[in-house]
Amino acid sequence: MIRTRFAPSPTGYLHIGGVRTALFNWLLARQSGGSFVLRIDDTDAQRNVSEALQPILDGFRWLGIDWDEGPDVGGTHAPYYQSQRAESHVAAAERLLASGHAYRDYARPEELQQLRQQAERDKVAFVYDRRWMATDDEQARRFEAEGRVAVVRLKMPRQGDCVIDDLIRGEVRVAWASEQDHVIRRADGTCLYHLASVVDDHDLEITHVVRAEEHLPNTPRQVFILESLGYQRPVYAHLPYVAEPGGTAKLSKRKLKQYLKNQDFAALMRHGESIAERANLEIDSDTFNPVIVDFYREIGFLPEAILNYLLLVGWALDGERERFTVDEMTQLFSLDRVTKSPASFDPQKLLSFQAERMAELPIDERVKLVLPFAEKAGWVTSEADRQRVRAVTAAAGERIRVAGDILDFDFCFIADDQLNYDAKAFQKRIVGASGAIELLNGFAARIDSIQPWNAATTEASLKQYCAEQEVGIGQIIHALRVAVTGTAVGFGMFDTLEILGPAAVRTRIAAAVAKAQN
RNA sequence: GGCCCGUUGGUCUAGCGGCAGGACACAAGGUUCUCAGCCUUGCGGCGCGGGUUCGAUUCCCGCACGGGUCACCA
Repeated sequence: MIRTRFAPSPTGYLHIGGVRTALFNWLLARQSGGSFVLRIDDTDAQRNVSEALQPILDGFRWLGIDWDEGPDVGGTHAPYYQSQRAESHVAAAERLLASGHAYRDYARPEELQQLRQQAERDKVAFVYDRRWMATDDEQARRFEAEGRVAVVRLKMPRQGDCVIDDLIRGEVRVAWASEQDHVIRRADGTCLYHLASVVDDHDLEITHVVRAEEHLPNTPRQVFILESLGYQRPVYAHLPYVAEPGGTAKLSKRKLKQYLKNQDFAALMRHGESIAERANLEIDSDTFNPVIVDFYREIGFLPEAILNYLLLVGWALDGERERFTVDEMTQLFSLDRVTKSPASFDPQKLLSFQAERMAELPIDERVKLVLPFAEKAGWVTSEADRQRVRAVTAAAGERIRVAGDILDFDFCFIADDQLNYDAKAFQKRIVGASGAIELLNGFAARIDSIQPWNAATTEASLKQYCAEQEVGIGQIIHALRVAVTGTAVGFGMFDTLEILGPAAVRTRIAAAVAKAQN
């Protein structure tokens, strides 16, 4: 029975790289009928754990990554907050002390600091000579009489190698001598991550530790702890990290500014900001960026698109197939096809997955996704408005890549006198196009005769008008588009006319003609 | 700096000793009332040096480069 876990610290946001790691863990559990556990690594005494945790849980829920055990859902191995398991950590530290795998160390921080600096000056690797190690109670009392307080340190081996069998990297061999006597328990009695992590993984019966490769250098000390405690080793798999756009360094939330120099990343960011602005979203400037999952939810991405994209960051089935539903990825994922090298985050490819998924959604689904954005923009106050949103969504088709893109079609919703004209297009298609104004007026004169008013009838009427005037349809259609939408680009002209209705079309043509003659 | 990991077009990747393939992006053409889309075509890659071999992107060694990590953080 496979049991995997994802163990976030409550930081207030869900990082895209973390999602990838969680996804792989989740897939592994789901495909084998095992369990996926969410454990909260909050040993670093945070103040608002629940507040900082909420965005993470919300993010996973939105993505559809559910957990069998963990916060909110509980489980047979509760509690799932590392801070609430402190007793177990302390007991483990005591056992390590008793078995001689750890020792009480009375060094003062500044003394250690000095030794480290000395080693650096001498250009030798720092190895603590354990000079403040208490070998017995009496010595401990002597140190304590000097006002010293003890931390608990691992008494690491200084001979031989630690061999880690990694499912992704193969055999990794590290000399024990290159390891430090890591502190596992602070002077205040609380325990540190490495101890806590190993003990919790054991207590939660985690079978597969699948995590980012930055943890690989931590593994020997964890192996030492768990073997000293007599635990069985989990299977290890260290994933390559998700790298920054166009680079090879680890993707980090802190380097947003730097990523904005990357064109594709900047384009995604602008895309998001423009949606947020037009939908009057209350965004948290701290988490509204493409490194954080919230960003995608806010602007209307589909969870499946994100999961599919992330699946392919560091994993490939055969190098050909790239599209997977969640069920398919659950069935087909395997750790032995995980890549060894870091993969850089590619905003364009993510968007292309998103666009594809969005395009194949039934219209009802798309309307459901798009509607909240139209509502936030203040466009929807009646059933007629809702129908119009639907009509625009259908007409826009694949132009709506993320749900928030509905906002591109504001010309269908705003009052006629609020229309903004693209100056360049207006100049080129109306002012500067000979005969454009006459043609617009001529078509406007026929509006009343078009009944019923829809895409087919407006098209027939306009074509007939063009034939009578002996002009190509292109002669009028560009001018008409600018006149009624304000821009030179958009979806089909006749869909546009149908949606706007005869009154708006007449008013807008008149306004454009007046403006052009001014 | 020590230790560890990695290196196939701009990006994600396939490749398990025999003509380096796919996807995104990019470019050109076609289609449409514009845009998007779609179709066709194109551009572009095995970090370097040795070795083994008839033959190396593939196996071995070295180097270079990139990255991760070295806390009383997680």
